Amino acid sequence: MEKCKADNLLKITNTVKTEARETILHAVLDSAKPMSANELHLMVKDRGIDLATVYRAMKLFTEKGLVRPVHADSGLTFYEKSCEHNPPHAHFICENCGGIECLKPYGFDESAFFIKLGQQKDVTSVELILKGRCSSCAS
Amino acid sequence: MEKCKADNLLKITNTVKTEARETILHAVLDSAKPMSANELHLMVKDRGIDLATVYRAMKLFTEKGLVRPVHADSGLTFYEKSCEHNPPHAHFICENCGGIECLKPYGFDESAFFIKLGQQKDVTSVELILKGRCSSCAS
DNA sequence: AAATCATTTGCAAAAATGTATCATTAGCTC
DNA sequence: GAGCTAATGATACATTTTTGCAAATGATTT
Repeated sequence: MEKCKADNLLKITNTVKTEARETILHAVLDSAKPMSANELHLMVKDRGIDLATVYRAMKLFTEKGLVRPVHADSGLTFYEKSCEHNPPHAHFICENCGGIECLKPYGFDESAFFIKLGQQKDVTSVELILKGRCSSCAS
Repeated sequence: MEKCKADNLLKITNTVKTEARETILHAVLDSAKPMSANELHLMVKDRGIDLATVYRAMKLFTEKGLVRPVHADSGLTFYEKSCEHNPPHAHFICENCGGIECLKPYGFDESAFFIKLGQQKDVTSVELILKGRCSSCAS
């Protein structure tokens, strides 16, 4: 648990620690659902952090394996924490409001499925996205 | 087979038939791999068809179920024909060149998998995208 | 066929998202 | 703390997609 603190993650991934990166990573770690660059920016701009810095941090964190990008239909990219407590999984994106949710395994062994696909030669990542209408928009 | 002609598809989906739509749909049907709006435009612009019209056609055809959009990391959207001869399947996108390939089933029953996911309540479509390095870029 | 009327199209401008540039600042090493 | 490298904010830019609008097209009625 302690290992998943922003401070520590930057250290163990050999990433130069700056105030902006620590703040941004903290925002990602705290969020229960994937966040867009814009949403993250809203959470940190009161500390003088620019949107460009958020994008740069997402790019860096993705390379370091600290976050995973999730690409929505809309062209928007969401980012979620990537760690032992948050392994790859499917996502649900609402066609109506654009909202994103993480899906829990359902029926079959999803985790094994992701691992199996990922083990194919030349495959570096797998994205499984379901679309439809979220519970809020359905009513 | 005859049923998959552009002319017929527009008729059976109750879509107003225009020269532009017929030309664009033809281009999609003829292509073996998913095409971007830009790629499609390159194929039809010598007939005076605008890029905006390609986008409008893709939106319409998607609603009518004639094409399926595939969303790449890059933010680019590709479109492929959607019919009985081309059911949902996984895609591979090269991180290096951005090229896209359709994947054939491998090992497990992919088709059943897509159907199962799609049958969940409120799910209208499923996208499975694998990323890595294509054979051309690997060498 | 000609007239009518909604739909579609081309064109151009604008959104939306993400990237590059560059002067300035912050973080690290000595 | 001086000095160097890397990161940041601000801005401009690039790319993909959408929108507004006048003109053209397609369907329908006469």
